[in-house]
Amino acid sequence: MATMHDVARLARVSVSTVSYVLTGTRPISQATRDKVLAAMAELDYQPNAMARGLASRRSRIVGLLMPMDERGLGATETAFVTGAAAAASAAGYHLVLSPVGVGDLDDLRRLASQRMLDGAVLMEVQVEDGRVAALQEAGVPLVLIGRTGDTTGLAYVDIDFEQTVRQAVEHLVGLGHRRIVYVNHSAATIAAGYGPAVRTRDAFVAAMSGHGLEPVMIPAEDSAAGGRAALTAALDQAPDLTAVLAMNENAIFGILGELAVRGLAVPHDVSVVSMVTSPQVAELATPALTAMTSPGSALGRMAVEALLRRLEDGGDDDHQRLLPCALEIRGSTGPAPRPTAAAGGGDTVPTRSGPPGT
Amino acid sequence: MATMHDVARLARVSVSTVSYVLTGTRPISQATRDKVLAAMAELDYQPNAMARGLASRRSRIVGLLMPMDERGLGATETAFVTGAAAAASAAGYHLVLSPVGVGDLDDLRRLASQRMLDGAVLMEVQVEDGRVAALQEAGVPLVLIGRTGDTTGLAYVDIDFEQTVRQAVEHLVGLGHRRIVYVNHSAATIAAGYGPAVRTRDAFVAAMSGHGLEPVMIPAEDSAAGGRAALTAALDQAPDLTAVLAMNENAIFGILGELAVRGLAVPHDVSVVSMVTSPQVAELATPALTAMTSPGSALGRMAVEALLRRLEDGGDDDHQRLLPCALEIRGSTGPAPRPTAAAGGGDTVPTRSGPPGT
DNA sequence: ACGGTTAGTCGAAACGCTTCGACAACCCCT
DNA sequence: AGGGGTTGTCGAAGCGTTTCGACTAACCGT
Repeated sequence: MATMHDVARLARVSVSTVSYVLTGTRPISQATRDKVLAAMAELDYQPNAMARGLASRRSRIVGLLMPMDERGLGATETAFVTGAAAAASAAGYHLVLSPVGVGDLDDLRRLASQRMLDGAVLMEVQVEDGRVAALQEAGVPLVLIGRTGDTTGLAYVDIDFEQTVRQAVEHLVGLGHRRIVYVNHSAATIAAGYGPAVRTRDAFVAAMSGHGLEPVMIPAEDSAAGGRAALTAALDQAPDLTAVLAMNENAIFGILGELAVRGLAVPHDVSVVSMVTSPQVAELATPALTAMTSPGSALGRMAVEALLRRLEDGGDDDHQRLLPCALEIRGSTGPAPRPTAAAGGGDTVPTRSGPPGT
Repeated sequence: MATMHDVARLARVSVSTVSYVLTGTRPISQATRDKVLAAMAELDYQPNAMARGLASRRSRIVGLLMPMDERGLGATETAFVTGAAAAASAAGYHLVLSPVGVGDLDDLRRLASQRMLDGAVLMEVQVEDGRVAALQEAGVPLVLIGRTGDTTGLAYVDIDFEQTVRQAVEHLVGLGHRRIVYVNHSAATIAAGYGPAVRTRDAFVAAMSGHGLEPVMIPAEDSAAGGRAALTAALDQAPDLTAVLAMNENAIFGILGELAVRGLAVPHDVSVVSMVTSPQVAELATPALTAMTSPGSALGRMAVEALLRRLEDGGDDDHQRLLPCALEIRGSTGPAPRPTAAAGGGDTVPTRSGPPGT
């Protein structure tokens, strides 16, 4: 493994000159630069990351901290990662993904104090997230994907849930739906203050009220069974529902299954919109789901770019940016089954059309 | 940020003594050790990772290299990651996930030559995988999850596809199924030599032949549409099929959708087994899928443990280990619809029972 | 013709740790 | 009593960079 000394010797210059060629911190004549670059090429020189990090006190590593639960990473999260990795790599940084859960704060603290990370991007931020404080105490610059409750002085990028929900509701209302049920994450998740769950809830209430409609909301466990239960509850509470808006990517398959069991055809009897869903998942269903596609890769890129800007400029540029999901219409939404004669809502299950199936 | 010097001064010992307390490379008296530990606690000392890495020429970082395509990480891959991370963390190593695709070999080479990784675990190994050579040239010890074509001198852990397929086939045959179709990954993937696709194909042929049955195999694109097309092709080729064995986690939802469209009930008319599938995904379907659950977290743990053993002992312990998937019976398999009167296979579509729907 | 910049280069001192050689002190055999 | 091990500690020499201060030479305006 060639070192800088070897390069310097071969190029007949001093070590510091080689360093200046590499870092560009001081002017170097073209002739010298060429000699040095030639020597580096000949020796297949690669700077030693540890030595560089020690001397410069900057590792050129940024961490992407994502809690990994057993559910796995959806395509949405993966898009974050690839977007972030691309941005980091383009800037000459390494992006390391660290599966630190919200639980192992000590692990995180250790990681941070070891000066191995120049900065960090946090995924899956909770409204009360100990990781934020831990990193701030350790002096690690950070950018969130998502938001904590109090965002003052914090840099973040997040999905614009408000606009996303509004757009989804408008799509359904535009198709004539008046009785729309929102299937959120579980009650526990909402109570825990999980940002997307809380914010979409509020946004749904606002959007429905804006249309003069009553917001019906049902929580659901993150599973197919949870989805089935939620749909049952939804039909209890609003037997005349014609559309379901679901935040819960796991529950949605249960919802679809239960609809099929009850002989309700999608989208003929009930329209379904899936929120913050990747095209890949949307296509798994039959018919493919109309969904609000999350701007995953853009979010990842923006987060890393904001972080690097703050690292290089040292500026406390409080970057706060929201991106809405894009409405992608597929086969699961259609016109409301019948003109909403009485918006008050009937108390009997209306006659449904057609045979079961799909 | 306290350094070792500070600790040494406070404890009234030399710097090297502090180091020995930390690394245990030389005996230290209990009294001294206590003094040093007390000083470390008081100063909230954390060793500087860069300095340690530079001096010891070992970063205590192992990389988990996983190509991240847009499909995202399934629960199976996520289990690899969590298993690996847990094992690394238990041994005092950091696991960094690097989303290096098979494409950016130069990126990988750079990463490797920068001496930032003590070793690497490769996921999603191709039969011809340039990353293996790149890492070997850079002198980075590695362990594969999956296998290349030629595994001599390579350490790996992998799924025992042979046994997994055999067990799945036995389950179906035990239920009376004789006409079983295997839906593999796409033809292109198989042609590219993707290990799981190739190995399951061979294993399926062997298992079916072992039972005196004809192996019918259909490739499918990794999407719901691919699954639908595959089922259509399967019914063309084997109209009397009573069971589908699917390797393709994405296609399986298309298969189920198409079965429903055709009015074939699962498991009444057709049994479905999903291979190398996580419980989470299996539960998404209605009915939940009987599946061969991959030993993801165990594989990840074993891979890291093998890697660390090789790092610490320096031993060229050619760790090669296979783990089968576990059969988990859920609702998608049942007895074959009718006794296989003539195993030769009919040439007309037999009458199917019952109404459509789940 | 002369001080004042600026461009280009060098040597040496960090950076915070590990590790090697040395050495004192002690213990155990014979 | 003297040699051979251990045990426990220290000082110093790296590890491969970056970065600071210093120096030379060329160039500027006056």
